[in-house]
Amino acid sequence: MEDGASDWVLHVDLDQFLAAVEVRRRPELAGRPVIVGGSGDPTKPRQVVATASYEARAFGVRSGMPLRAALRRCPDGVFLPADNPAYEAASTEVMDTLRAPDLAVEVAGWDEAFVAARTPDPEALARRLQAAVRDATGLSCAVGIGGNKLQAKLATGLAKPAGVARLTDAEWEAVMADRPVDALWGVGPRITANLAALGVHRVHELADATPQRLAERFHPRIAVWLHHLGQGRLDSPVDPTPRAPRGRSHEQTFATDLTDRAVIDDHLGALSRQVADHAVADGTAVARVAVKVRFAPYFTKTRIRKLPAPTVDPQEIAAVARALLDGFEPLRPVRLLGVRGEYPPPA
DNA sequence: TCTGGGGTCCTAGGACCC
DNA sequence: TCTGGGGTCCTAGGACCC
Repeated sequence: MEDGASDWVLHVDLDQFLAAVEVRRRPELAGRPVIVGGSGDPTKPRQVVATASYEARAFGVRSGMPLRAALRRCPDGVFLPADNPAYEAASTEVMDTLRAPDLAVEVAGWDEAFVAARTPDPEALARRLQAAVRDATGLSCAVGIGGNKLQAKLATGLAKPAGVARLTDAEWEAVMADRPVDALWGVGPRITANLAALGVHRVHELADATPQRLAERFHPRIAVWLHHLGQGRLDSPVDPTPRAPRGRSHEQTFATDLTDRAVIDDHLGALSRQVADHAVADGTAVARVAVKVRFAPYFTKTRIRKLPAPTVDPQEIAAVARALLDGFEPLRPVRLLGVRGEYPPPA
């Protein structure tokens, strides 16, 4: 380009988002270890940490940790229940702030977004976005800069908290080569285990593995994707198209397992009502109903059924949910129940 | 440390029709 | 006639992410 501008992807990631929203509305919590998750009562079992503030992380509290473990590590922590509507509203504030005529913004979750931009100085743009978010919402974020979404996303990890970092083809090898493969976005425990079986543990080993070799353990398409991932390549473009939800689910883990079918049916009724309400709020209807059951000790099954016609009637959704549950007879003790409503595919 | 809740996307296999 | 091939719909579940 004559003007020296190039195409960049920026990844904006809000710092300790849930905890930050809680501190914003209760400033007296600033500087204290704040732990968000579950009902907010850390003495109850079967609940985990959703987000911990940096002060709480200093005590070893991590996302996904049981609340009881967090309480042991951080007895003076402030434990708060998750307030999803508040986080959703705060997220909308942030995303609206990021959107500008010359930027394509893809919302990637409550607390993160990808931004595509053509600019000669992506660091300056990153600082500008950070300032805009801070001025408009009081929240701080880290920004990663890359040549694609993968690079930008991983750069954010280097930028936290509140910083800016760049990871492009030029830096990829120096930064990523020796890191374990699960540092890559999209590589979880199963893929890591399958790669280990091929003797591939580090990113540079993945980059050097041919798709043919990877196809010994993976679907050919996955093999190609992994091969590219190791080299820092990802084709997926930033897509600013607003995404309509595919469905809504509600689930609940019980402090003690349920065995009484009548009690189970009551819970399915309540979950079905929430799903129906959500469909109405989304301006659509439920076309398929899924039931998720986690049996004791920890074994999960899902069943789904298409309805004769889409509905928002909670009774009808509940009736199908109960019928689906019948398919699991004889019923073992139930640890979790979930109901999901899937919306009709876009026309 | 006994393991939440809410999502997305993808694949495989059976049923069914021509 | 016991056997084929293609296409589509539907369900189960894998895998990952925040």
